[in-house]
Amino acid sequence: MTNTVGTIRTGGTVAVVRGEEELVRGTSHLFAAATDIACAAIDLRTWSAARTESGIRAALCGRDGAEVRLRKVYRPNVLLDPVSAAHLREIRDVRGAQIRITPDEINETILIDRRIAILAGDPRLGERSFSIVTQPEVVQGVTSLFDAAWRSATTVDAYDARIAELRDIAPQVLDLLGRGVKDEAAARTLGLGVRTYRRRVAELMEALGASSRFQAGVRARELGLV
Amino acid sequence: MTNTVGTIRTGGTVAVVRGEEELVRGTSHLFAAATDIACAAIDLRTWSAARTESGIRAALCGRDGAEVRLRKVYRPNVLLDPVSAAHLREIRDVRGAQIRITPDEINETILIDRRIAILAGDPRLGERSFSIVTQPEVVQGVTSLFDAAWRSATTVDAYDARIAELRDIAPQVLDLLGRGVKDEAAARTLGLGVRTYRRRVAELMEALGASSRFQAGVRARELGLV
DNA sequence: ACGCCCTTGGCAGGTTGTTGCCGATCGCCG
DNA sequence: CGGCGATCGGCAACAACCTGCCAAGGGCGT
Repeated sequence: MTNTVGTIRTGGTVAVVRGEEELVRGTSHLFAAATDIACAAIDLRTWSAARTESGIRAALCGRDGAEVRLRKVYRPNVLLDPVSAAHLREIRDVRGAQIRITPDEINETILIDRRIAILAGDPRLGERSFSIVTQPEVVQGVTSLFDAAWRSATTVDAYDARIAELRDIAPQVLDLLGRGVKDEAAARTLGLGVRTYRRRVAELMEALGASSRFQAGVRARELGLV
Repeated sequence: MTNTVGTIRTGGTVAVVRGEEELVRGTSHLFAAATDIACAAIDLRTWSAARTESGIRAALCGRDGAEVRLRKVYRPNVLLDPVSAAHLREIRDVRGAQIRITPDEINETILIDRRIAILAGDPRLGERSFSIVTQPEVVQGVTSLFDAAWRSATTVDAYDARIAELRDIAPQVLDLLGRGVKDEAAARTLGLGVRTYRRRVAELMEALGASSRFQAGVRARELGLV
């Protein structure tokens, strides 16, 4: 990894840090000065460490007032977890953040003032590596990709409305799936038609970004929904 | 729960504790004096707290020498995790514990000298409740059930041999499943026939005690195999 | 070489899951 | 009341998954 970065590096414009605490320590000053932050994330875990850090907290959430433009793109699954959904609403209402939802596979990405990009690598040894990029060409490219994703994403309100009723029965569906109950029996248990039960499962899988039930099981467990 | 226990209780022969630390604190003296311990467990997590506690550690693992009869029944999944498998071999070789594997659904159970039974309840709020039973009739019943499970279980060596080759490719299969790859493509990726790939998946599911792929996904994630 | 045992993978037939389609039903609003 | 939109659930076609069967090979001991 470091090697690859080494070959790409063209004058110290790419830095790599390991682990979230290190990232927070190294970038809090960047957030503190930012007026435009764009952020793509698959869940709310990434910044759990950051959020407890008061310095970056203010920056991430809108420093002192309003002049910070905050855009966040999440995967649908954040709306399945009541706690996450509530947190989303909070940062939207209190901080004025714009929040959208995308069904696309997105990497964890942060853009600061369209001048600095932070990309998350794969989690290794429990800690993820983060690449902090300042090279204009790269940041430009990442920014345009983010903007595209942003445009194609739907607002959280629209999405929230679509899965409002899903959230109610999701726990029961997940429980049945997790116990290996067949669709036939599960539908009867819930007093639904098999077709409707499968509809729920499909919606659930879409929300989890899963293309197979195995994958859905993994994701559900990752999110602590089972 | 407490209510139910209250109605069953017939003179203080059933005690309920919440959480593993409390259990360890309340029962270490029982283990210390035991000469016959039988234990059914689905993984090695339950006694992670206990194992760090020196008092109960000696008791669980054979106190000072040999006069303790130690029987343990596990689910097949312990053999999928190299670390767990190694630990199993260790307590077998060093402590002389008899270890068997059963494909049946078993509840976490501990029997001490055929006079005390400890049954694990369902995990709630992150902590499990444990019922400590001394009433002879109940302990007798639990003991006979355990003995039956013990007899029908296979020795760890026999089982280990059966899934030796499975363990080698399990990580790859789990990875492919976890990425939602279809059987067709997954088989090609591994250079296997579809039939053989599905055989692997079936063995994996059996080892995980799962009857559906969703359930397998959940279990695999629980065990940190994905 | 021969027989033996095991693994492999194609085939076939079954079950389970996935999805589009469409009529039935219900609540809502003009 | 009639229209409208949304959801529901049966049906059907299809895809994916599961499994018994069996022939084809690959070691391995004799």
